Amino acid sequence: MDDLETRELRYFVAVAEELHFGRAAQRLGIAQPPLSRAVRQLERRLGVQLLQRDRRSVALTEAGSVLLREARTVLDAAAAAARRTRRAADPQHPVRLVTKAGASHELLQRLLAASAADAEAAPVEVVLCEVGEQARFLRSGRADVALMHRPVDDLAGFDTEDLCTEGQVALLPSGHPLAERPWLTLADVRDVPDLPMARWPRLDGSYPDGPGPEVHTQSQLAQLVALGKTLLVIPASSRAWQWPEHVAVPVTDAREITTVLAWPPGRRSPAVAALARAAAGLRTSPSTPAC
Amino acid sequence: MDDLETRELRYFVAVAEELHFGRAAQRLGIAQPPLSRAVRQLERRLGVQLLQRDRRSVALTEAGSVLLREARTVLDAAAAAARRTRRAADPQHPVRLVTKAGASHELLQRLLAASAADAEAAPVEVVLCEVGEQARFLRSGRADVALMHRPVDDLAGFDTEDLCTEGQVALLPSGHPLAERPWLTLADVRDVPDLPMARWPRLDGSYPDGPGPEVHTQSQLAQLVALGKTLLVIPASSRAWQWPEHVAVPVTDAREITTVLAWPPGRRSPAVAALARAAAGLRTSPSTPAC
DNA sequence: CTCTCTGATACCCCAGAAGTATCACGGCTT
DNA sequence: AAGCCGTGATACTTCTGGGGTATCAGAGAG
Repeated sequence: MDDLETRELRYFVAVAEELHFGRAAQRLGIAQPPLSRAVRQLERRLGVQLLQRDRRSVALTEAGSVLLREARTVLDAAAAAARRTRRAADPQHPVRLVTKAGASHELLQRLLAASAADAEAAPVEVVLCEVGEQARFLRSGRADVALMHRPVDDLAGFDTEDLCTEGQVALLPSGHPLAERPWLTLADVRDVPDLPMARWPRLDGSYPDGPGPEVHTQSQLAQLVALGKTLLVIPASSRAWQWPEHVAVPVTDAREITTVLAWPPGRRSPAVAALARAAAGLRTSPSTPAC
Repeated sequence: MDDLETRELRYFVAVAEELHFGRAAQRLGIAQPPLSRAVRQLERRLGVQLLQRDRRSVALTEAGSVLLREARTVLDAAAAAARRTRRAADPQHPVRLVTKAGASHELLQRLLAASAADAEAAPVEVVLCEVGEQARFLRSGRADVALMHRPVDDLAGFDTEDLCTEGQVALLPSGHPLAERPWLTLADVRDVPDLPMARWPRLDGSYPDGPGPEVHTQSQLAQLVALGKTLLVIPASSRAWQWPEHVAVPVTDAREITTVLAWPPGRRSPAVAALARAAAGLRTSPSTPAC
C-alpha cells in the first residue's frame, strides 16, 4: 500500500515546479487528466495534501515542499543507479570527474598528469559544469568525483580530500581606478557604485534584488567585467576567466578557498581511491603549490 | 525508456539478497514467473547483465552488486520521502532521535533536558536501534537525527556536531583475573584465551571466522560477558550494559570515542537545528563532561 | 535413469495508466 | 450582466503491461 513509484514522484515534481497542471503535463509528454489523477492519488496514498488548488492557481503546501525536496533526491538516486550500473558493466569504465569550467585549471592538469602516471589508476574523463552544479552531478551519477571549493560549495553529504588552499583576487576591468591598486580589501570592492556585484539566480530560479546585472553563466560574467559593468571576487587560480581586458588584484582579507576532491559517501570505488591517492601525492609534492 | 521504477528495484533487491527467485518471490508476495520477467526486463532496459544464472544457482555480477547498493539507497530515499512528507503534515511533528540502546545514556538525558528547557525546540521522540543501524534510520526517514560515535560508526554522508569525547573500558566477568587490574591495554585484552572477542555479523549477514561466540544484539553480548564467555571494549559511558556480574576496567590505549549528533545533509530542519543548538550548549555548559 | 529443484516460457486475465470529451467554476472583458 | 477564457476535475473508453497458472527444460543427486 505504501511505496512511492518514481513515476508518481516525477509527475509530482513536474507539477510542483511548474505550479500548473497543463504545462507540467506538456513537459511530461502526457495529457492533463492522468496527471491530475496521479497527483490526487499520491495525496490520497500519503494521506497528505500536497498542493493548494485554488481554482485559479496551484501552490505547494508545507508537506508538498518537503516532498518536492525528497522526491528530487529519490529521482537523482534512481538516475544514479541506472548510470552507475551501466558504467560498472563497461569493461574499462573511466572515472568521471566533474568541475566548474575554468576553476583550478592548473591543479586539474597536475591531477590528471599524476593520475595518468599511476599505472593502477583508471583513465579520467573530465566533465565541465556550471557553478554549483557539481553536487547534482555526483548525486545523479553523471560523475564519480568532483573538484569543489570550500567554503563556496556546499560539501554536505560528500566525502572529501583537501587539495590546496589559495587566496582570492578581484577581477576588474582594466582602466578602472581600483585596478591600479597593489591590493584591495573586501570593503574596497563592496558597494563600488559603478561596478555593482552581479546577481546569480537562487535555487528556485529567481534573482535577488540589487543594482548588479543578472547573470547565470561564467562567460556572461567574464564579458560583463570586460565591459566595465561589474567586478567579481574569485580564487586566484581561476585564470581561465581572465580576459585581456581584465586585471586581477589580490583581496587580502577575503576568505581562503580550499580546493577539494569530493565523492558520494560510500562510493569510494577503487578508481576514485586511486584518484584520491594521486591527489594526496600532489599535496606533498615538491613542486609549487599552484592551485 | 530509461527511469527505473521502485517496484523493479524492490524486486531486484529481493532476488539479489536471496539469490533465489522462488524465495524472493515468496518474500515479495508474488509468483515466481512475473519476478523472473521483471528482472529480465530490468536487465534488458539497462542493457546490462545483473545476475549470472547458472541453471542451478544465481550469483550477482559486478554490475549487479553496484545496482544492489544503488537500489538500496533509492528505496531508502523513497521510504524517507513518504515518511518525512507524512510527518511534515502532522501539526506538532516531534523530532525523532535515534540512538543505540544503552549508549551515551547520561548525555542523552542531558540533551533531552536541555531541549525540553528550550521553549522554541520541538518535543523529542527517542527511537532505539541496534548497533550500527542509526545511519539506515536516518536515510530511510525513520529518524531525523541520531546520536552516533566516532570512529566506530560510519559518519560518511551526514552532517555532524561533536558532543563529547571519552575513553573506553573493558567489560569483564567479575572474578576473572583481568578484572582485578586497575587498568588494561589493548594488548592485554586481545587474544585472551578464555575470553575470545565476540563476532558480529557483517553487512551481508555472514560472520567472520574466529574463536569467539556469534552475536547480533547487545543484550546477547551482555549476557555472554556475565557468563564469562567473552569480553568487550566499549565507551566508558555505556553504563546500561553493565550487569552486577560485570566489571569495567579502563583501557588506557584504546581510541577515544566521540559522541556526535548527526543528521542527513541539507535536512537541517528548524527542529533539528534547535536540537543541535541545545547540544552545542551542553558542550560548553559548566556541568561535568559526563558522556 | 529417474526424481527433484529451479528458472524460463506460454498463455490468459484484469488492474490501472493514459487518452478524449466534457464539465464546473472563477475571473476578466465588454 | 453576459459571455468568454483559463484551469483543474470527472466520465468514459482503450489498451498496455503486470500478475497468475500451467508447463517446460536442464542440471544434479540418488
